[in-house]
Amino acid sequence: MYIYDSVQKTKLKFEPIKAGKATLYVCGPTVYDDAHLGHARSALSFDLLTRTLNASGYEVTFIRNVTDVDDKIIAKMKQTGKSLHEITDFYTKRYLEEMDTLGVLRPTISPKATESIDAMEDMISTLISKGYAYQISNGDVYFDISKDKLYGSLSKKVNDDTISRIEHISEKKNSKDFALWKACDINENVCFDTKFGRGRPGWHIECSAMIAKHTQGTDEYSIDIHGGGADLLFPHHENEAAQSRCATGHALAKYWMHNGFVQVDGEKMSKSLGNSFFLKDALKAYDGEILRFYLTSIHYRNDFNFNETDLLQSKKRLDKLYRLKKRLLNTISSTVNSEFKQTLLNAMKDDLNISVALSVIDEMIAKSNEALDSNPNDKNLKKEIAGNIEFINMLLGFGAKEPFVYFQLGVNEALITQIETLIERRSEAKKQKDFALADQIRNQLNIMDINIMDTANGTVWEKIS
RNA sequence: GGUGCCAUCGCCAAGCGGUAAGGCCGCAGCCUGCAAAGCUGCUAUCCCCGGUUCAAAUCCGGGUGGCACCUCCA
Repeated sequence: MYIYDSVQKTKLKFEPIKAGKATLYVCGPTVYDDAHLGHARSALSFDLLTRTLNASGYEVTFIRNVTDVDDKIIAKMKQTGKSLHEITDFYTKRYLEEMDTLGVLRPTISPKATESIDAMEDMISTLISKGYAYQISNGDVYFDISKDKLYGSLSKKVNDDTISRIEHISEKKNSKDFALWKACDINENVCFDTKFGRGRPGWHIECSAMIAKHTQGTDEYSIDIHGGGADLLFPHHENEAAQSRCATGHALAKYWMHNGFVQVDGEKMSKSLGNSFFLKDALKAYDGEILRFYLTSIHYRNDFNFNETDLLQSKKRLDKLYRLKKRLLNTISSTVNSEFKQTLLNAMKDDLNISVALSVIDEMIAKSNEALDSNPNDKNLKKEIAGNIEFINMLLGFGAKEPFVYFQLGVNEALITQIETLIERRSEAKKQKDFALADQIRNQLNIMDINIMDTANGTVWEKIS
């Protein structure tokens, strides 16, 4: 397994800190609003990583946190009059359901910030006692970046204070010092009691604390891989790394991975621009598997330009897999072809090279179709192809549906009856050699976005696009 | 102002110093009553200019054009 490390900026051989095991921590959502396409892409990127590590024989521990206490949630409370848990429970549930729809495997552990206060308290206390953190007069606790010689080693953003837009608080020792703990304001009821006062966590501390709480680690590293969106490298991951390093005396993660951004129709999607594309809206328009296929079809580190044209183009590629599967009806799968399995897995083991992986699949599809053309009744052949498709599903998370279900997505019962009636009438016409009528009916179906194909087993149909 | 990333066929997209994968679209053929689907074949020298090398899309330098981070963000 090779992984591109976004700190060293090079591809590295993955050598786990503990033989045979892989521990992965990914920054999860702050649950104050619906998930957008960027959340989906991040989750999908690391889903592919988890599946690839699993298929490569590693025992994977995958941790993804839920940030359920935060300024944005507090803002939402004020705005809606709802309680913290009403908001966070609602969006957490929704997030998980949407990720399920995309075929994202659930994490091994998904800790919540509000349930990890004890671990944060421990870590902050340690940082204070070791002299890495200090408390100011209003009760806030800050991390002192000048005490950490390695601060900036992740993002290489140390000496730049020319246009620092970080809020300036006069009592902070350095402008880049960041809040570990925010003292309770009078009006806020989202506070927790700790040794250093009543308050709530700063943004970065939860990840470090959760990792400390849920993982064993070694003398050198806490976990193998830490992942998240490209925007998190600075300041979030830089700060996490600093806290953990100073509190534990060793590095937080051996490898850092960051997925690229999603743009919509060529424009940056962001909270401030107000053009976020919510996953729930995308899922209304497109099936979860089709979205998954599209969003994973481009390498995770590249920027992704989401648009409908490309989505429909990518769907055609998935169609081919299902057309092959359609030829295997009632076939019980046997084992995957070992050469195919190795080639496909090797592509993914090369820093998740999905493009090569998809080309391996395309080649398998073409060869299988060719073989089936000459030996349509070869049971063993069919079993092996079915096994191949099953392996694809396990590794990449698509191809699990029944092909007839897949090709009839978005067609209701009434329409199905209508389509089948038309196809019957056309078959009659064909029997009578009334090709003019048969072609007319086919045209009618085409206008309804229905494609038909005459096969040895009768006429079958597909919904187009 | 600082720090990075990217630029490959009409479109999407691999490539990681050894002579351009794959998909979509298009064209031709096989198959078909005709189609559709499937199969076969065809279609690029890699933004520009220098340099290193026996050899560069791949490395270095300089341009040009996109984008991101430095502020909540995946």
